[in-house]
Amino acid sequence: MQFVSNTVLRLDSKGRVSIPAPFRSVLMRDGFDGLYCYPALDQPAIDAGGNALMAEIETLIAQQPLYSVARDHLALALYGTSETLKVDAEGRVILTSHFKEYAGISDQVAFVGLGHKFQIWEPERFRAELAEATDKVRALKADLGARKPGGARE
Amino acid sequence: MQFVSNTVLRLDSKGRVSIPAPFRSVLMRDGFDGLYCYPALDQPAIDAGGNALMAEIETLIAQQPLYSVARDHLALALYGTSETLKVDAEGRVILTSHFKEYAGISDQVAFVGLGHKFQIWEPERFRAELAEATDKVRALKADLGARKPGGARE
DNA sequence: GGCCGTTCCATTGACGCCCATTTTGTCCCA
DNA sequence: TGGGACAAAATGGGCGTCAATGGAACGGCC
Repeated sequence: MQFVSNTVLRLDSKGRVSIPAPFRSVLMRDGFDGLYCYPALDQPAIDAGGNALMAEIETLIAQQPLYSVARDHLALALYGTSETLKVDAEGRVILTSHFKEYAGISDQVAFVGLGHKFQIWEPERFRAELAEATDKVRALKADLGARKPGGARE
Repeated sequence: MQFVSNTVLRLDSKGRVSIPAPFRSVLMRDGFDGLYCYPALDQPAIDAGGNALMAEIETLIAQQPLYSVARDHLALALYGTSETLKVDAEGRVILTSHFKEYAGISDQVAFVGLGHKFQIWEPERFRAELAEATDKVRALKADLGARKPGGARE
C-alpha cells in the first residue's frame, strides 16, 4: 500500500494535527511507532514516512564511502534535521516550530501522498506548487503528443 | 533507534548541560554509563556516543597496520583526546574546558544526531555548517537526478 | 577554613495521555 | 430518493508526568 491523495487538516490550539486515517493505516502496516520527518530538500515542505523512508535515508548514506566528506554532509543534513514525531492515541502529531517555520505553516496543513512517503505543506503553497506542476505536465504531454503525426489524443 | 534531530540547550552557571532526553534513551539502551567524547577530526565540534562509537574507533585503529605511522597518529588523535564524561542523575554533563575551547562553546550548545553518534556544536557554527552541508546534498541530489536515459553514465 | 566538585532537591513549563464532543461519511430502511 | 441511525474520523480540552533548569546542601581537598 502506498501514500496517495491529499487532505487539508487544521491544527488545534496545542499545535496538533491528525494524520489522515489512510496514511495512518499505511504507517501502521509499516510497523513504525512514530512519524519520521525531515525538511524536503528543495521544497518548502516536510517529508514524512515510516520505516521505509528511514531505510531509504540510511541506504543513501551507507552508499557513501566511510569517513568521506560527502557522507559527513549527508549525515549532518539528513540525520541532523530529522525528527521522529510521536503519534498520540488519536493519531495526531505536533510539528516542531522549526518544521512549521520551514514550511510556512500556521493553522492548516496539507498532507500529500507521494507513494513511499508523503509531504506536509502549507495548503496555499501546495496549491501553487500543484498548479505549476500541472502546467509542466501539460506542456510535457503536448510535447509528446506533437511527435505523433497521427494526432494522438488522450 | 538512532541519534536524530538537533536541539539547542543552555549551560548553567556551573557549566552543566542536559543531554536531550531522546539521546539519553539511546545511550541507555546502548548500555553505557557516561558519555564517550572526542574532538571531531575535521570540524569544530565534539563527537559523542556510547559503546557503539567506542567500538567504531577501536575498529578504525585496528584496521591500520601495526606500527604504522597512520596507526600511531590515529591512536594519538583519537584515544589521546577522548574523555568519558560523567552523567549526573539528571542526565547532565560538564564539558571540559578543552572541548569548549575546541568547539568555541560558551553558554549554549547544539546537540546534533548523526545516526550512530551525535555531535556537540556551538549553535551558530552549527547553523553555518548545516547550511553548507545542505547545499552539498542538494548538488548531490541534482547530480543523481540528472542520470536519466540518454544522459550521464553511471 | 575556604574552595571546588558532586549529589540532591525544587521550580517551571512543555508534553504525553486520557476522555469528551463535533463533524463527516456511509449504510439501511421507509 | 430522502431521512435517520451508526461508525469512523477529526477536534477540543483537562490533568499528570517528565524534561530542563536553577540552586542548596554535602563532602573532600588544598
